[in-house]
Amino acid sequence: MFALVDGNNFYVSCERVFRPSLEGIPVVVLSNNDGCAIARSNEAKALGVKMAQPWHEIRHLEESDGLVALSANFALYGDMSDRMMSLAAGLGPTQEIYSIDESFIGLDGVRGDLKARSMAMRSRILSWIGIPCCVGIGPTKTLAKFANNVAKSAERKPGSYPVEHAQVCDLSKLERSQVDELLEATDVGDIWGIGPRIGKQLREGGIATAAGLARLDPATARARFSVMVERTVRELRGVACISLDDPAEPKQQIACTRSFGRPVEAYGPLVEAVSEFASRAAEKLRSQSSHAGDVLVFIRTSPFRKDPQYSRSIIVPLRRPCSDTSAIVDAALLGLRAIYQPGFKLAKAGVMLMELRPAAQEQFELCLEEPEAGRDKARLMQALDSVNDRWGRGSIKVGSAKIGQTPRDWSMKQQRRTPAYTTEWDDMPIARS
DNA sequence: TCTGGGGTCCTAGGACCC
DNA sequence: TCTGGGGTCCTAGGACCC
Repeated sequence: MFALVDGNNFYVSCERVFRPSLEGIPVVVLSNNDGCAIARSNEAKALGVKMAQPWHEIRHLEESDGLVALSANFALYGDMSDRMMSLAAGLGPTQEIYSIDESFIGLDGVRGDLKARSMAMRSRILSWIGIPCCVGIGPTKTLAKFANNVAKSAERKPGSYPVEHAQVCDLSKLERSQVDELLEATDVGDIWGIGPRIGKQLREGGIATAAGLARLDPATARARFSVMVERTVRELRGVACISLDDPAEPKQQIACTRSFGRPVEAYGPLVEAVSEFASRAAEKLRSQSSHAGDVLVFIRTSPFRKDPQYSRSIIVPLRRPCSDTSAIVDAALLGLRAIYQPGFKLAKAGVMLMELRPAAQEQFELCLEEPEAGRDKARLMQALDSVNDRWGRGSIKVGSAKIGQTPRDWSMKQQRRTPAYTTEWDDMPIARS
């Protein structure tokens, strides 16, 4: 049996803890550069604000309906999340933190009334931390997600589901026919794993509800869609196919990407941005004690504009897998140099680290080969991280001579460059568009 | 004018092997 | 005219999640 604990309108709820005056009024939290709404209070949802809706499309609600928009404060949300997760963990023996506001709890071996226990945990999170949350309980992760959706809807939209499921919905207590009724009342697209594409295809095929999906023959689901959909069908029928993830599992990719506040054309600001992204990514890499093998850099124009479009990415292999900021920044800038073309209004750039592996292996090899260099690098990076941890992100950065150069220098270099420039380095990056 | 920032997994098809 | 039948690995792209 699984429980899914999910903070309601999480970012908005975090803000309300520190600004209780926001209670009861429509609030949205905006993404980076205040681009679009990434969290909405119930009142904002009632106004019709959609997830990830651009701010310029909804800003008129500020005047007409008193909508309040806040810039995101991710450091705060991360901290609130940690506290919420540690309380949620008390519900059962195992926990998988699934996102900043959700965790699955394994309930195997938990005795007593699951619903009462969940209610108690819920009110503890509310009174100790100030975050309202909902709990769904079911025999599979997909059904626990579904139950959580029922719990939230029953509370927020009276009439959508029986009111006794509000806040905590425990499917383990229900007859199969009662579960079927709930599934019947649920759009197929609200099921975990069914996105817009497959949802549309299912509806075209006459399957509009979650109950319809549960009735689909698993073999047909696999043949017509994929093993993912087949797995979802089985999970809806109560057969657990997805287990709780090991919490210690390190990430397989680490990304740092941003949209720019305004279009960027010149090379200089790009160098600064990409250096920053690469440094941040390297920090994240070290925090999970991994090394990266490849660095991917991309730049692109805005697909929403009519301007000439440009989108390129490149993978630069590191000579030796590492987590060293200067090596990763250098690789990222090398890649940027290869894909940059003047004359485009770039809207976004990013750095991704790939081919991640545990750090221990390479460190050992490096220490054998170059004991001094290996130790010095590791110490330098440790110092960097601890200073930034204490004094705030970006307090110390790794310098790069290239950052100091003016855009003019760079445009001259661009002009001088011949098509054969890619042969300048031995680790030739692999380009793709 | 203004459109997020992360992640995961699966699949089809090509290259290559014997 | 007729042109094998497997297998593996890699990559790009698609679909999904919050």
